[in-house]
Amino acid sequence: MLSLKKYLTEGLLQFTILLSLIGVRVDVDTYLTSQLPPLREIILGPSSAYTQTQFHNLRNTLDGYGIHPKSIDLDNYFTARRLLSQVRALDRFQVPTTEVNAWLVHRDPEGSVSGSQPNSGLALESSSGLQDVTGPDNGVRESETEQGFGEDLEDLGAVAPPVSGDLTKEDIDLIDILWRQDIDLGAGREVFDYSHRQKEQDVEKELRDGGEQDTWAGEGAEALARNLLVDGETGESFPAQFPADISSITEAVPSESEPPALQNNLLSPLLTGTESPFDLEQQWQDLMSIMEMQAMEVNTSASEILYNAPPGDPLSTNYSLAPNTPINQNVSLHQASLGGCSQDFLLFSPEVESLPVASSSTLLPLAPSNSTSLNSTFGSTNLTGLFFPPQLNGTANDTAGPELPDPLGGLLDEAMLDEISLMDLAIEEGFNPVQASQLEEEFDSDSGLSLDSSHSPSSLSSSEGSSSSSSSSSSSSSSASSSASSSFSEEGAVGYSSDSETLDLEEAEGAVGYQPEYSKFCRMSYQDPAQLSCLPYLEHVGHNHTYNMAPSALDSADLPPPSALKKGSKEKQADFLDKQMSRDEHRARAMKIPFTNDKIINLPVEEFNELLSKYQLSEAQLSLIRDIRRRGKNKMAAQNCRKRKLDTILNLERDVEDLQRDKARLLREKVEFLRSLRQMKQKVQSLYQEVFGRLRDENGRPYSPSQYALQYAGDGSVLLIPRTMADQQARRQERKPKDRRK
DNA sequence: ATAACTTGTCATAGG
DNA sequence: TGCCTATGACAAGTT
Repeated sequence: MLSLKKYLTEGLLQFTILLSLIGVRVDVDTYLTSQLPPLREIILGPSSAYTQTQFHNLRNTLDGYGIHPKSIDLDNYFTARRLLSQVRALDRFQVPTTEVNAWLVHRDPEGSVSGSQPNSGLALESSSGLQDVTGPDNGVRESETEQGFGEDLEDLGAVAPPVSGDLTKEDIDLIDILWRQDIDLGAGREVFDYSHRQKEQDVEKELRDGGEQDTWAGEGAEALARNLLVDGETGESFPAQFPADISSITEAVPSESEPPALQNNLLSPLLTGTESPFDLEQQWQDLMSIMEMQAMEVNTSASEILYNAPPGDPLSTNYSLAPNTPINQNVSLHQASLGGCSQDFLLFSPEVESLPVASSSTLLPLAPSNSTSLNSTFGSTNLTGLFFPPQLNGTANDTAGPELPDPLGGLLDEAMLDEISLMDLAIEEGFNPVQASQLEEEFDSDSGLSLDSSHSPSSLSSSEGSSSSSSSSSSSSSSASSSASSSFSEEGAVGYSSDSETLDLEEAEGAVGYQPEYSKFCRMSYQDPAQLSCLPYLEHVGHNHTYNMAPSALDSADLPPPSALKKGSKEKQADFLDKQMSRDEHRARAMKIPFTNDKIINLPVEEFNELLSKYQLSEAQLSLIRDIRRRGKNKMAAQNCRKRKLDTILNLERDVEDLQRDKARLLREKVEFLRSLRQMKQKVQSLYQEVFGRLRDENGRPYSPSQYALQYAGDGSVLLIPRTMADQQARRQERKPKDRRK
């Protein structure tokens, strides 16, 4: 009894370890109290113990490379080591450690790894996986595995079945014993049932995949939302709230800009769109570029906060309070331009230094070295309007003073709003092609044929419908007829003797699917009567009048009796042909029409009439022949019509995909342009401030930004003019585009 | 049993 | 005018 107990205890320990390795959570606290911290870690550890990698770490440790300083209990250490060596010594119960690693390494979000992967092919991955995890970034790994705790558990469980398949009778008995002892293994008996587990596995994997994607989308959207809604000035987050002067915003940006409220809806497409696997990379790039832009804005906004911190810098504060800096994106944008000043200035400082600084006149002609480029870029514009000139000295009223419209700002505002709306589109269009491609795949896979040679996703040449259809017809006709003829020749050689061949032929026919004119060419060639001559079998059909019998008899000839199988191949062929014959062919045979339906249908009118004149045919026969011809032609016409329709749809689908690709590309380009435009604006602004700040009047005092402004002249020179003049000119320029619109 | 899909056929319009 | 083709609509068969 004692020995049995010892056996059971040790067996229990072994089995527990094994279960833990397999991935079954085992509650051994009651059995292993105060024992084996490492083992306990293996079994119950938060996460890492369930990864084979951690097991290797442990094993390495136990193998003498080092003992954890905290577990200096040698007794426990040797016990654990003994147990582990016992585990390793279990030949028939070899835990495929390589598999465990492979699961960890290959844990791809698609869940494409099946639970029944063979053991053999995974050795390489295992080593790499080990290196991976034993690398310096163990902490990250651990957190990863911690996240995927349950998944790993399940994955390990998925690996287990091959092991459990190797269970010997003793092992199974042990399992039964354990079960009878009502030991809480933390797992149902199903864990030993491979098929059951695999079913669970599949379901859970699907769930998990969906969940992971949702999580990702949620996090991404959350991050985006944070970026979007962080106030650049205060750092507050104010979801779905906008500056109070929102009406002025919409007035200031009336054209194609989206209403600010759209911002709320901005994120929803992200959530839905990312679920689709289509062109994930491209979509991801789009998303990343957009997120990158937003991150930039937030960063620059943050730097702007610092920049604005000194109260003696009314320049920027005034700037940030400009009334037509619309929604928060725009605020951050403007601020960002200020924040980047210092850096940009370094690039431009030589030029600024070289600027002649006049000091004695109110009208100061300046000739910056890059004035031409600036001029060409922005035209003859009022620089004051560009930058809402600062009101220096802190005496100026922040809100007082007429603010001039910001030509670049307007462009930028509009562009930024566009960009926001385009983000929507980018995500959205990342979704539609998914459906399209999925549809395409379905077409390809379900039909089991290459319906259209140009249909394959790889060949994107969107040829014209007619040409593509014709080319596809020719290509598929050749392939179909070749395969069919091969099967026929086979049949001729071996003889038609089994149902399997019938099935083969039917499958071949089904495989041609959308082009039955090819599959059933034995009854009717497709617009090419010459094909008939290539198929002696057809001639045989056409002229073998010994098969003429009543249609009812033909129809009733279903499965031949067993004795019939032993009859000659001719009769079997006849039966097969009867099944394959169309109604019109049956009718023709019944009416003893002396030529094939193919000839009736496909011969040109002249030859057809000639053919009719050769035979003495009754009125009924002639009528039937004309009907057959009409129906046959119409049948082909209908098939062509359907095929054409399908081609049209597919071509349209392809066109839509192409357009969506183009659209996404243009969107990316636009984002790039916006980015460079913003950088240019920053540089111009820094230049403006630098130049303006260096100007001195006749008394050597700086000019007040509230009273003076720099302005471009038409000839490329820059003038210092009183602000009132600048305002008037700005208003004039503001009216011009409105007049044009009228 | 039923829905969805395929295929053949008819009627009709237009070249 | 007759022939041919295209196509919508319908029905029967098939999946």
